[in-house]
Amino acid sequence: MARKTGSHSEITGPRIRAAAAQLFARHGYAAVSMRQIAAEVGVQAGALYLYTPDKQTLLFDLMRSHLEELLSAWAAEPVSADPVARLEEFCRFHIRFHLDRPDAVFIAYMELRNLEPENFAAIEALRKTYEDALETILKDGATRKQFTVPDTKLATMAVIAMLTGVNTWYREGGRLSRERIERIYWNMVRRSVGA
Amino acid sequence: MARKTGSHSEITGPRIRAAAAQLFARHGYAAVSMRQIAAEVGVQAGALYLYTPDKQTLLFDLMRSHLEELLSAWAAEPVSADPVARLEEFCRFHIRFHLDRPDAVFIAYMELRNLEPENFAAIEALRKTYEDALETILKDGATRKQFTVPDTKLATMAVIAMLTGVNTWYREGGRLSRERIERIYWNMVRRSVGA
DNA sequence: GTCTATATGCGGATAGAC
DNA sequence: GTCTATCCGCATATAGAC
Repeated sequence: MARKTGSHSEITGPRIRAAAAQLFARHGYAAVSMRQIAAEVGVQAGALYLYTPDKQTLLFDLMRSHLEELLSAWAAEPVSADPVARLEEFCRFHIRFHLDRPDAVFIAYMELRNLEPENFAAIEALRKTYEDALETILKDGATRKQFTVPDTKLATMAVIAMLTGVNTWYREGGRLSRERIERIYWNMVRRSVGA
Repeated sequence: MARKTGSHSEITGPRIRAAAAQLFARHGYAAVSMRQIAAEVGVQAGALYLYTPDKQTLLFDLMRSHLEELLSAWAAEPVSADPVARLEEFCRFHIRFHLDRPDAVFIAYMELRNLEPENFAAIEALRKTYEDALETILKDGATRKQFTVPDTKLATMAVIAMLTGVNTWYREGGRLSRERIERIYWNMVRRSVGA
């Protein structure tokens, strides 16, 4: 298919998103300029506006697609009926998914302040949907007397904070394999909810 | 003691730090201008430079004093010999101290990226000192067979992440009292390390 | 689809008056 | 100790050539 010289719409869009994700994660949204993103991609700043209406939308789209991917990946996981097995699936899935996308996780977590109110509400709704997935597991286990959790909401927040915390210290090729990390964290979570 | 009109050095310094802390926590260091901080205090932007050499030092001083206060407050806590009691002290202290200073905690956590390398190293050293305090407790308990922790470093990071996570959802006057929150979290931590 | 050029405004920081 | 005025650079975003 014939195409004019210098025409790369199918590839430039994703490259802009990738460059923005990397730079936002490394230096923070507010500290990164459109010029820096453009330089990383190898185009001029003005060209970015063919792919995003503004910088804010670029951030929002990164966060939204990350959370939507998170939700659909979790929906695609196998489903155990037993709450203990289900909780193990959640823990291992969460660690695995988050370690694979450190930049996106960092942004979705640190840049909430820089979202305009409407965008913030949309992102928070997606995050809440994910938290609800865990809370449902904990409630189910509590009902069946397999977990001991005096407050499922608190336990949900505690478990997610613990698991997401892996991203703050994990380094590729470090002392521990992912499988070992998953196992250790799963054991801590399991005991913390009294399973 | 006589003093010239418009001279308020003893009060303006702390007010600048307070305004900066609030604004940095709310909008992020990079998104806040010196003019905004000055406006919040009620002075002109140039006057800030009587109290700080530059914006970076203002951020660094906020983070350093927060962590130094954290370390000295922990050093001033009573010391139990039993690792289980000691761990409970740590958990309750951590939650209490952090809930009392949400802005400082947020900044110390989110603005690491915006520190120049030298400043970053200094802050990381302080943070590591605090983490070591917890790790020492866990090692001690593991040695005495009171805890079951396959990896004390991992357990340290997991516990701190879980406890610090309280700051992300706690709101003054919310559903649960601090005492209840402390108790629930302490119980989760206790079980997570097999005590 | 990308570039160059530019409009317009805000950023950190400093000089010198009071 | 604070203010006003200003230097100078970089920010986002747009217009129009190629």
